Amino acid sequence: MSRVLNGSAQVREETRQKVLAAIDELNFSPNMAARQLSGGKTFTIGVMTPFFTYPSFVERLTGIQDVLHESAYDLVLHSIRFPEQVGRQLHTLLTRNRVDGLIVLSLPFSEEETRRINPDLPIIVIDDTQAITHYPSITIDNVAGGELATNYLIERGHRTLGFVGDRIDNPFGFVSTRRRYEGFRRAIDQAGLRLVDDWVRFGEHTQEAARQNAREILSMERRPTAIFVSIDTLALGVLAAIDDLKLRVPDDVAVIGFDDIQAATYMHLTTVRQHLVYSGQLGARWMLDWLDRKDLPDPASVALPLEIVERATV
Amino acid sequence: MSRVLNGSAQVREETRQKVLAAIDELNFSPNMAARQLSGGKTFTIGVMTPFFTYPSFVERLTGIQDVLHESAYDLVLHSIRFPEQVGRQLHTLLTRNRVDGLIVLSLPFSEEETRRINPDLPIIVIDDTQAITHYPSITIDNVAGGELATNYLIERGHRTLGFVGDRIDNPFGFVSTRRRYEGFRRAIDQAGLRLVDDWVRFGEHTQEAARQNAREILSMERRPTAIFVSIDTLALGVLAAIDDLKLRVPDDVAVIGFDDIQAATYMHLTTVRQHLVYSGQLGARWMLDWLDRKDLPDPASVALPLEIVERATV
DNA sequence: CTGTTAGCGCCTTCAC
DNA sequence: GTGAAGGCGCTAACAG
Repeated sequence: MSRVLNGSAQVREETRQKVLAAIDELNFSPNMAARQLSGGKTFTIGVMTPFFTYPSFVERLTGIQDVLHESAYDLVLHSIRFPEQVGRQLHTLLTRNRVDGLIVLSLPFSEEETRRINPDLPIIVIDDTQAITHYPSITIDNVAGGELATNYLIERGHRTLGFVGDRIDNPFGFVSTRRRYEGFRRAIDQAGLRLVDDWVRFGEHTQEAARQNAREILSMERRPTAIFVSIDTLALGVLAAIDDLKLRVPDDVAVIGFDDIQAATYMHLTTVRQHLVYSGQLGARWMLDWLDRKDLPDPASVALPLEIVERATV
Repeated sequence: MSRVLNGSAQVREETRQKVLAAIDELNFSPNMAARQLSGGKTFTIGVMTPFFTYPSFVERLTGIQDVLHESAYDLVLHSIRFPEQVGRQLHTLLTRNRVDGLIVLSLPFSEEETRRINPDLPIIVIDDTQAITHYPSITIDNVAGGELATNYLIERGHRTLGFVGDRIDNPFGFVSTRRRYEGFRRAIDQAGLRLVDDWVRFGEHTQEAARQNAREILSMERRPTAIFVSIDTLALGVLAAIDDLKLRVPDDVAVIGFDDIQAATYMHLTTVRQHLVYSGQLGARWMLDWLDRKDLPDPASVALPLEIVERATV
């Protein structure tokens, strides 16, 4: 019976049919728990992600789901609402033997402790917030991305540049804005331009906060001709601010975002594309390979390419 | 050992401590698969939801996660990207004995077939798209909500009303816009107003489509003084359109949305609130009770209250 | 090829 | 109160 279900050993076609018929008749379906017990696998992959209201997490999750959906594995979701939960959740995951593998999204955690608690659990990190040395990771070079965006602005003739982002010292320890801002500064330096502090604002991770910040920047007697917004969601807020002030995009103020979320398309936002959905797909595929071949994916880490998507705001 | 872990039988404190010490020393953690096998439970709850990029699904999911997080149950996600997948996914879920209960979000499915395949699986429906008779469901009265919104507009003196929504004949079989529109028509009738077809538009479920539709409505020689948008996401697009046309909200055009998603707050959108997060929390709590008491929650179905949230767009 | 059997790790029941 | 044994349903290994 086991043999025909799992197609493994050689079974005569005749017997196979007979078994299949019986299965069908009895309306039989295998008990996963038993299969797990004897096989030592749970056919479950855990995903740990921050409270996933932001489009970037949702899109990555979508990618993961895409590929797991085609596989024998289920996706169990562990979304973290408060930073303090990370440790406990991770401990549970590591300890309970309920997942065959774990994908961590954008969340900082201690590699040492993790390995101490459970050195055998396959873990893949997507969008690391810290240097990951012991696990495969899928990243982008945020600093380079910041430079890319800024240089794009500079090449189009902009000399006075503003920056809007979310808080650098956020409780979750996200670092993308920090790094993208670093790229921004670097590009400005290299071009011999001047960094104007008044044109640089960090605020809450909401469109409204970004809108307010942009409004302040653009209401000063001297205002920049272009703004780099470190996250697309916020860029939509900046666009709204420009509208508020009856300015035109991109003639009065150019805007470039970062991430290329779905909404960026509708809003014709020029932005730096990181392939969010793809990052999730890749991570899931790596995990599947790993679980399958019992071996680490190779290469063990990768920085996904970034590219400017030219639309209508620069 | 089992006894101390589950705190069940009476164990002398002394032995208890001894066992605990051993557990700690050996770094022991129970094998869930075995526990499931012998206990006949998976401690897992499945959630089936449409491709969850829309804020409403994400918020409901958040609510579910909130309460499961505090429980012993894991949440396994089955997001459906294409309508055709519903049947197969459901069949798998019903058949594989991998979940103790299932929460279905906004997805139509056959109750008969479901009960035939697995009459014992607890299922709770949140935001039904059809009449649910055999399972507990958490709903809102979309028609009444549409009336509520429209009457609110009428009470504020508006006599010429437009409507923007997403396609009524969408592949997933979502019905909220259809029903809300029905409420809209009903309220207009009751007030003795005239329904102007040119002011009613259905389009893709994107801000951009809504923006375009609103732009067309508002560019006609005679335009309405208020628009009811059946979904907040789309309402944001309508707001953008009004901006495009250099009109003011609410003086030139008033806008009321529906759902009260997070973004509605930032955008000061007046809207009909359905408690999205709460609906998820409630569904999950019902499920937990059901699993716990082996009995259906009571009442078996509920329509959540709706209320106008007055902000700045009417 | 196919029937049989020994675990997988836990919970529960039964003796002591 | 506590040790011992049976069984949950499946897979894998072993005889036929």
